[in-house]
Amino acid sequence: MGAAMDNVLVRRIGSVIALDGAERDVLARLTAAAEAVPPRTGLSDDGDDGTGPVLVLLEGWAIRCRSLPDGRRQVTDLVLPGDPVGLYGGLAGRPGEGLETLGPARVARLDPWLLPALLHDRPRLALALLHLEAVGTGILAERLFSLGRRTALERLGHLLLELDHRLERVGLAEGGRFSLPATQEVLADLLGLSIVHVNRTLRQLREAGLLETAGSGIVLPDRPALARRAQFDDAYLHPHGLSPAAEERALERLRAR
Amino acid sequence: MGAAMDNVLVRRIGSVIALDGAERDVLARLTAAAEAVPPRTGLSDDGDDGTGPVLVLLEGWAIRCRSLPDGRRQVTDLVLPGDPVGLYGGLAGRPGEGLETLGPARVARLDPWLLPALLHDRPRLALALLHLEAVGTGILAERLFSLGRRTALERLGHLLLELDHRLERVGLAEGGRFSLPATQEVLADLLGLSIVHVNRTLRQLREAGLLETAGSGIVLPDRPALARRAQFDDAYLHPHGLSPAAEERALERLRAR
DNA sequence: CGTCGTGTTGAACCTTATCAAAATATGTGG
DNA sequence: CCACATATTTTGATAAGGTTCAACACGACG
Repeated sequence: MGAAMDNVLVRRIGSVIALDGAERDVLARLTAAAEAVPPRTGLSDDGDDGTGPVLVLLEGWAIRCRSLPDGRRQVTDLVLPGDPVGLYGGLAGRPGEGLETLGPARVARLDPWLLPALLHDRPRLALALLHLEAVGTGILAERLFSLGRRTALERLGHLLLELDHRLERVGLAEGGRFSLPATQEVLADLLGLSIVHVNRTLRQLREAGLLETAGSGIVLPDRPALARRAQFDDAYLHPHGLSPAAEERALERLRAR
Repeated sequence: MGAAMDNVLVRRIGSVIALDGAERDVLARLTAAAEAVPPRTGLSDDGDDGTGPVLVLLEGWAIRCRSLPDGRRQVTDLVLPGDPVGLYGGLAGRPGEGLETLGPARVARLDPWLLPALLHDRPRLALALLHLEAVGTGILAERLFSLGRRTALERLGHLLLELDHRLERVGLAEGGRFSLPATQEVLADLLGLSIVHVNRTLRQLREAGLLETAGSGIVLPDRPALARRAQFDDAYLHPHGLSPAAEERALERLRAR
C-alpha cells in the first residue's frame, strides 16, 4: 500500500474519487512496467499497429504540439506527472500532433483498449478516467480563452496558477512553490507569444512582486493577488460532476444491465 | 428507413462508421423526442439533478462560450447540426461554460448515462461517439493553434474551410456553399479578434476573390487557393483511428469479457 | 576555451484593438 | 404597411500590445 500511495496515477485519480485498496492495486499494476524516456524525445509516432499509444506520464513533463511547415509551432497541452495521454489514442490519434518529453521522463504504456475493458471490470475507475479526460478538455478550452481574450500578463499568470493547482493535486507543489522544467520558448509556444515577450512579461510579474524565479524553481508569493491580476478562477479545474450521488447512480445503471 | 436517413445524427455517425439498420433505428429513436429551442437561448444551466444535459443538436447552430466579468467573451466551440454536446456532461459539466443557440434550433435531450449503457448494448455506436468526442478535441486544439499562431486572415479562412468540411459531412454544404447563421461578433469571439477586424478581414478575403457573401450565404469559390492562403490541412477532421480492423479488435475485446 | 542553448534587453515596426460615426438590415408596435 | 427602435455591418483615424531584428550575457558542456 505504501507503494501504491507513491504512485502518481493513484494520487491523480485519488484526487477525483476515493479509491479502495483493490482499485489502487489495479492502477499500481497498470503502471508497474514503466520505461525511462530521454529528454526531448517524441512519443507519438510509435504506435504498434497504427492504433497509437496510450500512456501515463509517471515522472517528468511532456508537451503536445503541432507545427506548421514555416516553423510556427503551437503547444496545445502540457502533460504533467499522473496525466494519462491519448485515452482514446486508438480511436483518434490526432495526426500532426506530436508528444515530446521536456526533460527526462518515466512513462507507462497501456493497452489502447483499456477503457472499454475497465468500464466492464472497474467502472468506477473508467468513470474517473472519463472525468480526467473531460477536465483536460476544460483546460484546453480555458487556454483558448487565454489566447483569444487575455493579455500576455494575464496569460502567463493564469498558466502559473493553473500549474500550481495541477501540481499540488499530485503532491508536486506546495505553498505556491514548484519546479517548472520548461524553457521560455515552450511557454511562448504554449501561450501564443514571442519568446522575447514572455521574457519581458516574466520580468513584469517579478517587479510586481507576484513571482520569484530561481532557475527552474517557481515561487508565487501572493497567489490571491496574482489570481486577481490574471482573472484566474480555479472552477474549471474542479468540475462538480462526479458527486458521490451521481457516481452511485451511474454505477447502478451499469450493474442493472 | 427513409426517416432514419434524414436524421442528422445518423448522417454524422454514419460518416464515421458504416451503420446497419438496427443501429440507425437506435439513433433515430434516441433523437425522436426533439424539442424546439428559440434563438439565443441558453441550454446549459438546466440540468435536472445537477448532472447537466446531454444534447444532440438536430437543427440550427449553437455556441459554447465563457465570459469574464469585464465583458470579454470567448466562444470555445461551434456546435453544428448532428453534433452531440456534453457527452460526459454528467461527469464534468464544465462550469462557467454556457451553451447558447444562435438561431432557432431543434434539440434532443439524452440520458446523461447513455455512454456506459451504449458501450454494453451497442459498442460500435459507443466507440463512434467516443471517436466524435476525440475529433471535437482535435478541432479545439486546431483552434488553439489558430489563436496562438495564425494571422487574422488565416484564422478566418481556416474557420470557413473547417465549417465547409463539417457541414458537407452532414449534407449542409455542397461545392463550397453553405449558410453561416452567425454574426460577425460571434466570429470575433470565436477567433479572438475584434468585430471591426473581422469585418475588415472578410472584406480582404472578398477582394482576394476567395470569398463571396450574400446575407448568411457563404461561397468559397476557390477552396484550394484559400486552403493554401490559410495553411489549412483537413487531416485533423478525419483522424485515421477508427479503421475497420481496429474497430473489430476493440469489439472482440469487449465481447471476450 | 569556444560553442551552443537559453535568458535578457533595446529600438523600430506592424498587426490588431479601440474609439467614433455613418449606413444598412432587422424587428416591433401601432 | 409604415415609423420607429435596435442590431448589425461598414469605414476612418488613432493608439496600444506585441513582434521582429539585433546584440550581448551567462552557464553547460565537449
